[in-house]
Amino acid sequence: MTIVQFSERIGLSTATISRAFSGNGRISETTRLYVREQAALCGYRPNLQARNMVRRQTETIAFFYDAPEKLDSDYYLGELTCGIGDATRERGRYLQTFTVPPGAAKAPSMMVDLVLSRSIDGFVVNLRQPWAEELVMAAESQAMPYVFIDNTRPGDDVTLSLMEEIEKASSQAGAYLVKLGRRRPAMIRGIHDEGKLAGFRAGLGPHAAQLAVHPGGKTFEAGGQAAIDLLRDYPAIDCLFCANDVLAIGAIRALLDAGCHVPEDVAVIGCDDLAMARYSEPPLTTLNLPKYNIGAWSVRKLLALIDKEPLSHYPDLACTLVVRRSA
Amino acid sequence: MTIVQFSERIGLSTATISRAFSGNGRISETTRLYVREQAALCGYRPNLQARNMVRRQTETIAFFYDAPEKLDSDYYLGELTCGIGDATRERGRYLQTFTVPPGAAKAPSMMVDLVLSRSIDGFVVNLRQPWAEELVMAAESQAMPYVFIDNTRPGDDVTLSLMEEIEKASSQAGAYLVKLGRRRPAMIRGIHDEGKLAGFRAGLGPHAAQLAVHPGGKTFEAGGQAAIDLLRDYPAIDCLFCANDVLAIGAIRALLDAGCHVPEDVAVIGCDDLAMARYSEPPLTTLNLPKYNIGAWSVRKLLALIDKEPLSHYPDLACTLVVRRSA
DNA sequence: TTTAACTGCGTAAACGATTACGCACCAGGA
DNA sequence: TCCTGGTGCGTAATCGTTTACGCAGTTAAA
Repeated sequence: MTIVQFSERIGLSTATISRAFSGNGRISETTRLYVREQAALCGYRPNLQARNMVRRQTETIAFFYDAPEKLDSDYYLGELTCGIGDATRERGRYLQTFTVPPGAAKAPSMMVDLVLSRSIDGFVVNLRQPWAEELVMAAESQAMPYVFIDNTRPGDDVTLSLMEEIEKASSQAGAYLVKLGRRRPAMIRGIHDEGKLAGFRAGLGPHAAQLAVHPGGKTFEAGGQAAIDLLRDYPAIDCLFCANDVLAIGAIRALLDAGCHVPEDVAVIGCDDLAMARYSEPPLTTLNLPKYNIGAWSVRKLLALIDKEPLSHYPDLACTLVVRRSA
Repeated sequence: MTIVQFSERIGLSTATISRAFSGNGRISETTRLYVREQAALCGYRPNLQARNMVRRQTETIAFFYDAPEKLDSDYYLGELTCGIGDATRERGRYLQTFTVPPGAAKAPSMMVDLVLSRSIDGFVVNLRQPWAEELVMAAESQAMPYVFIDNTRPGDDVTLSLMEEIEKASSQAGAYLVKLGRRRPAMIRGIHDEGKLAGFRAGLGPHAAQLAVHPGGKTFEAGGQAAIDLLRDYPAIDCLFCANDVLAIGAIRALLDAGCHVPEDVAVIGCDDLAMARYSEPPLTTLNLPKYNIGAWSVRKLLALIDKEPLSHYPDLACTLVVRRSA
């Protein structure tokens, strides 16, 4: 049933019907109610495609992110996408999700088409990576808003950042380990984790000089391997800060297998506070990141840009150290 | 730049340009190449909205699922959505995702609008739940294809089912425990897990008579609570089959806390084979479910329906028992 | 040479909504 | 009575494509 058919059926013009649904233009309350009632009866609904086309907006936003390299390793994303999905739905928008294949240097052209043809009103990108620059150019050319979730640079108009928060929390982690009497610190880094490193160093204070840093990743295996390497190169380490929980749990396993007690011989602190952190053995002391809120606020920030309104509240993104048994 | 502007600029009709991009209609190879080259030069791209509107299709599919009740408990979904995202991208389609709030009885009206206004070409639903029936009706009214991922009913045109596979694997789990000499079996059920129960019973053979069944859910907490209840009501149990890994890991923790050794006192088998199953303590013996493939095949099945083509291969969805240390 | 079939392209009518503009009507003040 | 301003609604143009149809030109067979 199109608007023309429906208009003929109830004897009103298409303009009136359109007005009854869109809320724009002048229409009497009685007619509006009548139209909506009849529409419910006849089963008429405005076609979103047609509406989008003339309005030049789609009520749809997109979320772009790297597909996890190892299938089931990126638990972080689960909670993040929950926040994104909920916030989007709550505000009455639709959500497209699009992943770029692991290791891709350029954004898939479908992604670019999406913004170039204005099939979305804006987008959120998980980390500011090389492939995203192409999207930024496309977005600028269309005057399309976008926001990045990123922890390595300070927050601004287009980036929702936890840099400060993470740095602060990482510093707490360092200070906590020092307070515990640990003097030989090590760290397994992730990819975008300059802030964690800097904060951790700061928290360690003078003991930062002893810090052994090893590159990691996002998989249990990477964590395990890094722990083994560290143990070999720096046998004296007595505590370990990992850039994420998956890394930490992988490391703990490797440590235990190597006959190293956790936390007696080496205390381990993770970052993220995934649900499984409570159920690792020993339960993981870690930095709680507000993953759900990060997702939710990123879309709120985007929608504020789209609707040209200010953010109603300031994002609540505090990160805290939660102490369990691994440190 | 619209098709009209572009057509004037290069001195050809809009029809020709359209044909150069769509591949439909008669056009000489030379002109086609010329048009595309000029388009690249001028930066012209067909507007997807307008194209969708007249074509009555959107190259977009949707994935509908329950948002996890406890935020970070539903790890299963991560890998599933990876499979869905990859398969969608590989076939050149766009993906909308939409969650229904936990516990909702009816589908959000935005969801229904999406299918009623044909903003998508088809959709995949994660489990056949009450709220999905409304979508089915809407889809039927639009002759829109859809597929359910569901383990409780046999596979058919619209449902990708693991029922048989899961039943078989669950039966292996039962048989394996019996072979281990366990005689007092217990099970923590999930929500949609009739098949697991039936299969497990079958595998237990005569010992199924002793089976104690307790309802669970999808959270660590639910698993822990169920284990405590079981231990109280049936102190003699010596093995435990859990409907998913999260439940199992929660149960193991509770068992250990209650002074019960795993697997010596009670052997535990999970289901899903999440990455963390390898890193629980003890590492979890579990049923490996091809989560990624389930996702990928559900969209392949949907696209086959949309494109009215047969499935190229038969889905590979075998479930296997992977033995680690918890049983 | 005539005819038929085919090829390549253009004209114009869709697709299903929104909205600028204009018209008719009514109320209130001069 | 006339004018002004506001209200409610309809007409028709518009958004950016696709595609049915038609026309001119070419080729091949009769």
